[in-house]
Order: sequence, then C-alpha cells, then structure tokens
Amino acid sequence: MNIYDIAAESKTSISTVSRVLNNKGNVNPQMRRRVEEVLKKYNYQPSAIARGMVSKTMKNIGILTVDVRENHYARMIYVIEQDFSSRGYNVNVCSTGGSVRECGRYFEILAGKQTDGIVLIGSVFNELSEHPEITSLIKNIPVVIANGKVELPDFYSVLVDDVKGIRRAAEYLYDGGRRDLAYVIDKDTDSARRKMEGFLEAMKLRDVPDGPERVIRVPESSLEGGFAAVCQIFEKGLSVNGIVCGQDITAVGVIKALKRRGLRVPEDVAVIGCDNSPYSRICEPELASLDNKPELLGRMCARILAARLEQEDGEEAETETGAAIQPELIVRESARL
Amino acid sequence: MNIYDIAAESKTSISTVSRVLNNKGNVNPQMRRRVEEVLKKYNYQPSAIARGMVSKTMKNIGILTVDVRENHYARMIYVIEQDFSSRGYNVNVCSTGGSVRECGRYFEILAGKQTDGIVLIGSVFNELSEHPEITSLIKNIPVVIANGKVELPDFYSVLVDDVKGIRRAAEYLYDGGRRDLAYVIDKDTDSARRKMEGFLEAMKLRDVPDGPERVIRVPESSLEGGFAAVCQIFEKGLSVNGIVCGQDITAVGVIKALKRRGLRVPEDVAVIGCDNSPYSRICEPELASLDNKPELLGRMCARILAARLEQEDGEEAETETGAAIQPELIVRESARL
DNA sequence: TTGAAAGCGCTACCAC
DNA sequence: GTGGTAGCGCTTTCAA
Repeated sequence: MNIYDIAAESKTSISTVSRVLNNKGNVNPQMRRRVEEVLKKYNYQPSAIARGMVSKTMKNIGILTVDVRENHYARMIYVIEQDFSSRGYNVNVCSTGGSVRECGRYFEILAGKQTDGIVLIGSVFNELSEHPEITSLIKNIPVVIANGKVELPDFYSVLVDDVKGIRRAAEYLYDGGRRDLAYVIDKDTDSARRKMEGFLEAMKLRDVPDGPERVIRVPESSLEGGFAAVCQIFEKGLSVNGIVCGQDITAVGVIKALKRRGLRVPEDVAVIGCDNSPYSRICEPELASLDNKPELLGRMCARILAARLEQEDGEEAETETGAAIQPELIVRESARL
Repeated sequence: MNIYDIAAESKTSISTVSRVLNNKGNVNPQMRRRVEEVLKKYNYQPSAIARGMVSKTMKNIGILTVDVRENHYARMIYVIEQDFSSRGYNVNVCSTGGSVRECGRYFEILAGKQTDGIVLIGSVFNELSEHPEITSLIKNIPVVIANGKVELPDFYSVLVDDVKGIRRAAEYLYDGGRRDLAYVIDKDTDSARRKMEGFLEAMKLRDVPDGPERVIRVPESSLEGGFAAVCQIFEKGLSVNGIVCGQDITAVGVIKALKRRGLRVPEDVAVIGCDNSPYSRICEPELASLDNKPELLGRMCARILAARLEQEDGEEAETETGAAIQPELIVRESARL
C-alpha cells in the first residue's frame, strides 16, 4: 500500500494525497474527506524512508551513553526519549562503554542513517575534543552534551555545577561540626574531577590545610570501591568524621565498611553520596545524597536540541544554555548531624 | 558526497561503485582498488535511507519496554543492543509505561520506518493478544517477546520458568525448616501471577493447607509496598518465619519493616526477593534473590530475532524457542537458614 | 567486466 | 484546486 494506491482508490493524483497527508492547504474539503476516508480504510502509514529520502530527515535522535544500565543515565534517557517521542522522533540508544572507538563507530552509522541530532550523556564525551577525526564523522548533525562540553560548532552543552554541589555538601558537614572530612573519588571523568575540586575548594574556604591529603582515590565506583576507600583511610591513619563520595554506590560501600569496623553512621562518621539514586533509600542508615537532577538535565538537553532542529534555516541557534544546574543536597539519616 | 560523486572521481559508473561498496563479484581488481581509494579519500558513507528505499530494510530494531529505568529491563536492553549492534543494527528504545495505546503509537511509527524487527520486554505485552487492531499495525514485522507469549504468526517467545523458580525458593525455605511462609505479589502482570502460582504450587506439594491465605497482595513494587506487606501480615495475625517477594525492592521494604518491628532477619524471618538486582547487595542483611538471568534472556531474544531476519526467504523460522530459562536461587544472608 | 536505466515512495515545484 | 513530473541516492536488472 503506497501513495499511488491511495491516489488510485481516491480517484485523484498522488500530489493531492500528499497534500492531505501533510495537511497542506489548497485542497478542496470534499476531496480532502474522500482521501481521508481511503487513508483510514487502509490505515495507511506513509513510508518514513521515502520521506527521509526527500526531506533528509528521518526524525531520529541518537543517544550515546557509557552504559544504559546505570540508573543515572537511564533516568536521563527516559526523559529524553519521552520528550522526543512527543515531538514525533524516535531515539536510538547506544552504549559505548566509554570507548572513543565505539563512539566513532556509532557516529558513522548514525550519520549514514541521517540522524537528526545526537545527545551525548556524560562528561566522558569531553575527550572528543581531542579527536577531530571522530567528530568529523557527524558533520552537519547538531550535538548536545549532558554535563560536558566540546568547543565545536553545532555542539551545545548543559552543565551541572558539580563543583559547587560537592563544595556545599562538604561545607554542610564542616559547618555542622565535622572537621575531619575525606572525599572519595571513584571515577576518572571530568565530572568526577570537578566534584573533587569542589571538595578541595570547600577545604580551602574553611582553611583546612591538608585538603589534598584528604582525597581518597579508588579504582571503581562500586561497593568494593567503598570498602577500599575505608581501608585506605585507616591505613593512612586519617582521622575522619565525615566522608563525601562521588557516587552513591561507593558511599554505600563506605557505610558498610564503617559499620563492620564498629563505627556508627552518622554519629561517628557522617556520609554523603552523589546522584540521589534509589540506592540511597535502601541503604541503612538511609544515605544523604547530592541530587544532580538528571531529569531536569535530560529535559534541558532535549529542549535545546529540539529548538535547534526546529529552527528556521536563517536563524542562529542559541549557544547560551543558561546557568548550570545546581545540585541539591538531600539530607538523610547518614548525614543527620 | 553521493555515489555519483564517487563514480565521477573514480572515472567509472555508479553501478561499479555500488558493486565495490557491497563487495559484489565481477569487478576488475584494479578498478576495485581505484574506487576504494576514492571511497577512503572522502571517508564515504552510503546513505542508509536510499539503501532502505530499495532494500526495504533500515537495519533498525525496536525495543519496547515498560520503563528503561528499571534495572531489570535496562540489563536486557543493554545485551540486546550490544548483540544487534555487532550485527550492524541500531536499536530504537521505547518506554510505553505499560499502556497498550502507547504501544500502538510506537508500532505505527516503527512500521513507517521499516523497522526490521521488534523486541517486546516483559509479560505486560501479553495483553496484545486481545488487541488485534494494534498488532495489525506491524504486519510483516517479526516480533520476539521476552518472558511473554502472543499466539500470532511471526511472534516468537523466550520464556522464564517463573513458576518453578519461585516454587523452588519457597521449597528451599520450607525444607530448611521455615514452615510458616508468605508470598508478596506486587504487580499485576502475567509474570507476577506465575510467580505466585509457583508459591501456591510449593504449598500444595508440601501439604500446607492455607497457601492462598498466605499470599499478600500490595499495590506497587516499591519500598512502600514492602512496608504495606508487613503491615498486612501483622493485621491478619499471620504467623510467618519466611517471606518470598515478587521483586527485590519490595523484599527490601519487607526487611526494613521487619527490622523496625524488632524482628531479626533471617533468624526470625527469612526473606527472598526476585531479580537479583543490585539492591540485593546493598540491603542489610544482604538479600537472597532469584536470579532470572536477564542477560541470557536478552541474548536469546536477540539470537532468535536475528536468525529470523537473516533467514533465506524460503526457509521456515524456528518456532520452538527451546526450554524456558531456569531461574537460580542466589542465597545470601537474608535467607541463610 | 562494465554501464545505462528503471524503479523504491515520497515531496515539491510548476503548469494548468 | 489539481495533476504531472523531476528528483532524493541507492540497488538491481539488462544490454553491451
């Protein structure tokens, strides 16, 4: 069933059918009704491919992320998909595992499929700045990065103020009387580094001299990472009564390890995580966490990209993405002072 | 840059370029080299749309699920995406929220985009059996359902033996000496009902007379659902020393509620969840859980669909999907007897 | 082994 | 207000 069949059965031309399909003017109401009836009769769905052939757009958005299984990313994907779905787009979800090579592979395929726009989720994608051979694969495709930045034409960003967020979390503990803080960094991304900077900034502002020594680095964000962090703290002989972690799961590990050593949370050591994931409510005591608003972030990315896509050709796109998203500290039992 | 440009620069015809692109025979090695050089020079990527126009396939798979944010679904999506990605396909991920209407909307769009195949994740999609007006939207598109079944041509299934899985979990508790069991059902899907049946089956096999009264129904799978379940148990005055839950998150809620009432887990009440989610290791005590192997399930779905897609036109597709997946009980602290 | 040409199903432009 | 027709960038006959 194609446009010719519809035209034949409606006893008119494909031009008219096309006009009806696309709600263009200049169609006699009677004719319009006649065509619409046939359309309905066959439940006709025009071929998006043939349309794409002409219009150069398939109404498809690519979402690249390190791993769909991470709740934080899944929440963003969900919001972005819902938003674009309501605008008539579909989303292609791609898990790159953080590899630039994989990212390039996806770029090639997406470009070949005339993808209208791309959303990159996570600051890992910042390293694309150093790979012009990869970014050149998606010339002419607008890109928005969630919590990342690449200085290239038609690349847009929405940023989360990780620095201030973690700074505030550390200040909350310090000003609440916890003078011996530690920060656990468990990833090697720009975002993770910015969080750490936030901690160091807080230490500086509060005139704590040994901020840098109070940063604990573990190889992975996982329960085991949290266990390892506590081990390191004890091995170092670091006196600690407050810990901020770059990820909730690591914070949970930290809490478990502390409890095993007979320490009470929050009485002896207060703990704050980051991402406000579902884990925070499962943990015992419930985990205080920095809510970095993934839903808002996703919605803003979708909006910026959609605006760019729907812009008239002459228009200039907004490069300004507005202020960075401010994370909010959700205080729960683990950091009740 | 299109095939004409490549042909012009290679001083040959588009037919030859096409043959080179598709690795067809009957191309003079020298000519092939010449064309390939030009291809490389421009990093030429043929338009998948134009190809799709001719070949009627866009190398795209639709994955429909209730909600990408649920870890159990995300794990399956991940596996399916990786598998199809390696076969040269992209996946469109759609969150339907469990609504048949939404499902129909996606079907329409996917059909218009010449989607090659569809994966339905979750037994909610079983209700499509009663909606021929919806399934008719994707005539000619093969569908595979993960843990569900729709009796229609070109619909395939991979099933998880939920009944036996939960039956074994209940038997484990019973045979371990926990004679007063309860089952918490927290969803209204076929899979949830099958799990409940497994519990009832175990009760029957062990000659427990009041199995049906030992089923607790709560409105949602969440911590709150778990709290509500424990409330109900106490209100009913049900004596219980072992609880099996349809979902991990509910089991975690159950454990929290039990502890609040001063009961020890597992000494007083043993608890088993279902899905072996990351929650199980965060919970205290660590949660025993039924691993229903989402990765295996996803991989099998991908394999069946891929086989169907790559099948020669004459061939008959395998309708048999082999034996159902057997869940495995992962015993952890909460059910150490 | 190569090339010319006919579609694939649509949109958009131009006549009428 | 309507219809004819030229592409869009490919694949695939069919001739040469």
